[in-house]
Amino acid sequence: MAGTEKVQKKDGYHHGDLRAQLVAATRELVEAKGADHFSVSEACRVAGVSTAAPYRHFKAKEEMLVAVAVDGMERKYQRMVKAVSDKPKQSLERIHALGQVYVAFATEEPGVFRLIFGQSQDETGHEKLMEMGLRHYGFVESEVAQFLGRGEVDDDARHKAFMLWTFVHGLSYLLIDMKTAILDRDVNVNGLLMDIGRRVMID
Amino acid sequence: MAGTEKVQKKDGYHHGDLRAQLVAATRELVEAKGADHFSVSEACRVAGVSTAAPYRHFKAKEEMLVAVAVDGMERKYQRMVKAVSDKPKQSLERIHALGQVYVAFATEEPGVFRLIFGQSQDETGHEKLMEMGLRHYGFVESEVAQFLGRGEVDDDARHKAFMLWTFVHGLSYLLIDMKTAILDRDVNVNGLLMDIGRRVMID
DNA sequence: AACATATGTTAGAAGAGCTAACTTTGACAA
DNA sequence: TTGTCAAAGTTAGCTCTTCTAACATATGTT
Repeated sequence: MAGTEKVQKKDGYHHGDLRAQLVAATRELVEAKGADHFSVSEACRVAGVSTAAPYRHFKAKEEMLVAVAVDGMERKYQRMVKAVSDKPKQSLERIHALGQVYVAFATEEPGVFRLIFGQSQDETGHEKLMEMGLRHYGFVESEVAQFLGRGEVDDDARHKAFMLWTFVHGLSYLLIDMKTAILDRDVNVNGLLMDIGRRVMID
Repeated sequence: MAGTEKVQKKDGYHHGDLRAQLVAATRELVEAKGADHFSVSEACRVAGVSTAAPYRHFKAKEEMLVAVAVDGMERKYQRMVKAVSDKPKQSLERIHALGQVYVAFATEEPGVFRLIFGQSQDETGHEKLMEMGLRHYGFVESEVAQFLGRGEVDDDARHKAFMLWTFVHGLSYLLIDMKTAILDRDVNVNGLLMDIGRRVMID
């Protein structure tokens, strides 16, 4: 994945692909040092352009971060859809796979994960992010309803889906926030996911 | 609580209580605009001192934020201890009360809550924070063990305590991150806490 | 009263975000 | 082929930020 992309930097005055490369650089830097500590200047250094260049593509620093968040969310979503695709319908496996992807994404890309959910502090729009989030979650709700054998997403399905979300979200944050403290106790993430899936889905 | 404190600003050259006032100002600003967007300069303006003054009390900006986090964690801990104190031993009520305080703190002070758990990105020590966190969590573990009627904290108690933590942590984050999106569906936080408490604690 | 120490101040260096004005380049029409 | 325009770079510079160094003033001890 990373490393494969063309990092052709710059051949002439024009870049050809600056926006994409800035997003990539931003993601790498966010992952390396956290979203705070990220600076536009550094991304510019990485991409090999002047510090004014990004402003042809993004209104402000924050928009670069949102771009990374949106991209991450989309990748996460695709991964969840794919994870479910080869599992038998109405199986707990399916639900379990969703949780696995959620947590895996968080631990593999903690910086991006934090970005996706942390952007709501400033109320500045982020409509695209919100809309994607709802679509994302709607998918989970319908998976839960399907598992329960319901034709549509009813209140019970919503309730259970929300519990599951709550759980995997919390597990994700704990794993990345309390990294060292938790690694000591080596939590069995998969076992935990199974256990919770059962407790939530079966009354 | 807030508003009661003496904000005597400054009477002479020396301040008398600058450190505490800077921490208070930092907390207010973090709560108002989020930990990113917090600037030392602004805290100085609020406290009515020069921008160099904080560096007599804190090594760097981040230390001010850590101070707020430590303070918040302590308050949260005290609140949890107190919440449990008047509930009958071995009752689910006790467990429930712990979850309530956890979530209430997060929604009442989202900025501080994020700070407490978000500081682990930079590995710079924060040993005090970590140590407090462990003490904090140890308390929950022992409450769970007590509820289960165990003399000591065994693996099962640890497992259940961790599930509970995961859940309230996730719920807290969702409530503050997805504020608007979730308020629409008006989640019944207390009902949810009860439900989860039951599902986790009773096999 | 004298002095050391703690805790303030001012001035300024280094670097960030962002804008304005200028430059280069590629695309497309004449 | 050439002329013109818009897109996408650059440089210079403003303002704000963090943090340091050198200086100033209170405070408490002897």
